Amino acid sequence: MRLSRYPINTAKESPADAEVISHKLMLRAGLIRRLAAGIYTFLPFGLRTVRKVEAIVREEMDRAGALELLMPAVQPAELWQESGRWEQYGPELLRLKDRHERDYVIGPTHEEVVTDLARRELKSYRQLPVNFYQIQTKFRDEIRPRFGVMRGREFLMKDAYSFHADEASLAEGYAAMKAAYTRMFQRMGLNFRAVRADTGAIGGSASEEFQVLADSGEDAIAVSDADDYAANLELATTPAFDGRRAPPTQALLKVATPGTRTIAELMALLQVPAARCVKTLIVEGAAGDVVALVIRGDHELNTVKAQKLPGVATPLRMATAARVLAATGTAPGFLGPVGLNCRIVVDHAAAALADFVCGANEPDVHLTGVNWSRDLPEAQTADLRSVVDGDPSPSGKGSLTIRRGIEVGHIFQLGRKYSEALKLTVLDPAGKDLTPLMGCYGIGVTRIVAAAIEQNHDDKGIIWPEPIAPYLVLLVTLNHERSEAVRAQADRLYATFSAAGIDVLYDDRDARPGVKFADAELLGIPHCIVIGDRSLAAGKLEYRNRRTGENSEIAVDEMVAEIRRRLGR
RNA sequence: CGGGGCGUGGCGCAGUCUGGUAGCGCAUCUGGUUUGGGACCAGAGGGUCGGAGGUUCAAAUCCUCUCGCCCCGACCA
Repeated sequence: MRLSRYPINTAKESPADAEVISHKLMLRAGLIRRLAAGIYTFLPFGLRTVRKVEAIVREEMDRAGALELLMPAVQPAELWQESGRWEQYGPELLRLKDRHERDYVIGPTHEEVVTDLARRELKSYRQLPVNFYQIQTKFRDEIRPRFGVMRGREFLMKDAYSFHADEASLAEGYAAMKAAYTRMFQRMGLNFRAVRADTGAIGGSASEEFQVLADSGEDAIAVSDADDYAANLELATTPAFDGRRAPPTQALLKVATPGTRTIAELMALLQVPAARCVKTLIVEGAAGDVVALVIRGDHELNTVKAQKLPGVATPLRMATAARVLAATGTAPGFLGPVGLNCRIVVDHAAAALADFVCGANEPDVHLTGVNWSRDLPEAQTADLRSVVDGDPSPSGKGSLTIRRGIEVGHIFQLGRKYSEALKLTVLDPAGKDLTPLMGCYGIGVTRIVAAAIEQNHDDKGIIWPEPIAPYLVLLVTLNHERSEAVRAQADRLYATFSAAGIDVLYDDRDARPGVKFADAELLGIPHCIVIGDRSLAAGKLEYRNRRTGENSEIAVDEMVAEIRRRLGR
C-alpha cells in the first residue's frame, strides 16, 4: 500500500485518557479509533494485524481438527433462560428487545448457541468427539472498560466448544487444544505462560489460562524459576506445613499495646518482624457461625482459597465488628487464636511459627512468645494465603516469582453443565441416551494485538513480531521529489515485493526524512528499506531492522534477495 | 455502585478562583523558501467553551439540574 493514499495521520501526542503503552501507541499509530466506551474501530493498519492473528489461530485450530463455523451475535433470550444464565449472568449481559418486544442478548459467549446446535445435529456417539470454533464479535458490558482494546466491551474472540462421549476423550481434546494454543502463541512471538486457573462458577476439573507476561497485566500469576509450574495467584500454592517447627525459646508474656491494632503498629512498638506476628481474621461461617482464619502478619488472605474451605460462607464475607465482638469478646485489632472460642483454621506458614506474637483477645493487650501445643491447642491447618515472591514452588523445585499477566486465552473442561441444562443427548453403542461432556476454549483475538504491543515496543513506537506485523517491509523514499532515480528505484522495489506476495508498505509521501523515520519507528514494520540519493549514488540501499536497530548498506541488486533471506521466503 | 477528577476547534492544553464577548502548540489548507531525524516564513479555515435551565447590562467563568469520559475501589469469569 502507498502511504500517500492513506488518509489516517499519526500523532505525536496521545489522548489524555490513554493509560497503558499499547493503547497510546495504537491510537498514535492509527491502528484504532474509539467510538464509545470500550468500543473501537479497527483502522486498516490495526485490522491487518488482527487478520494475521486470526490466520494463525485458524491454522492451528484447523490443524487440531476443529471445525470452523459462524454463530450469530444476537441470540434469543429463551436459550439463556434454559441454561439459567439469563438470571445468573448479571448486568454484563447486554439485553435488548426486538420490535415484537421479544428478548434477545448480544452474545458475550456461545455455550448456549453451540449446545443448541449440537442437540439438533448430533445424534450418535459416532459423531463424537467434535470441536466447533468461530472467530466472532462478542459483547460484554464490562463495569469498567479500560486500556483500549485490552478490556473493551466489544471484541473479537475465537471461541471453541468440544463435545465428548467420555472423560478420556475430553481430556484428550483438552490436551489437543492446549498444544494448539501453545503453538499459536509461540508462532506469534509472545512471551507467555500456561497457568493453572480457578474454574470459578463454571466448575469442571481443569482450567488453564494463557497469560502474556507484561507489567501492565491485570492478573497476578506465580511462576516457578526451576520448572514450568505457573498458576494464577488465586490458586498458586506452596508446600504445606510439614509438622516441623523450632522449639519454644520464649515464655508466654502479656504485653500492653494500647491502640496498637495493625501489624505495622505492632512491628514498630514491639520491634518484631511481621513474619513473627499472626493476624486473626473473623469471617462468616456457612452455618451462621463465625470462623477464625489465622495468617502470618506479612501474608495476605486469599479469598478464593478461603471461601472453598468447608464451613466458610461463599462468597467470603468478613464478619462485622459487632459480630466479632459478640463472638470473641473483643474488637478487631486485638484478636488472637489463644483461648478463642470458635472454629480456628490456621495457614500453614502461621502453623510453622514458634515464639510468635498475636492479639490476646483483650483490648490493648497482645501476647508474645506464643507457641502452638504449649500455649494453645494445635488447630486445623489449611492453605489460606496468597503466595509471595520467594515462596518455594509446590513442585519442590525452585521458588516462585509473582509476575503480571494479560490473559489472552483460557481453556476449560466444562463437563455437562450446558449439555445437561439444554438436554443434549446422543445415542451410545447400547442405544441409550448419553449426555456428552464439553470443553470450551477461548482466545481474545483483539486483546492479543494489545498484549503483543505491551511486550514489543520501545520509546519510539511499536516493534511488531514478524508473524503478526501489518506489513513485513517498509519502503521509505528520501527526497523523491528531486530525484527521479530514487522514485524509480522505490517503485521497482514496491512492484517486486508486491508481485512476490510480500506485504509491503510504501512511504511515498512528500514528507521530510525526519517525519518518515519517526513514523517508520512508530508503526514498527520489521524491515525497512531506505531509498535515498546519497546511498543510491554508490549503488546501495539502506536496510534498517526495527527490532535489532541494525542499520546497514546493501547493494541495490542484492536487496530483494537479502530481504527474502531474512524473511525465510 | 462508592470515592476522586475532567469535559474549551481533530489531538494536547491555557483561560474559570477575581464575569467584560475565546487563545496557544500540534494537525489541516494556500503560497514561498527548505530537504538524511518530527523545518522555516507569510497567510487561511475550523470552536453556540458537553447539554438544559437560572442569576446578570454581560456567563467558558457564578448557581441548579443533567449527560459523557477518565482514575481508584468494590463487583464480575
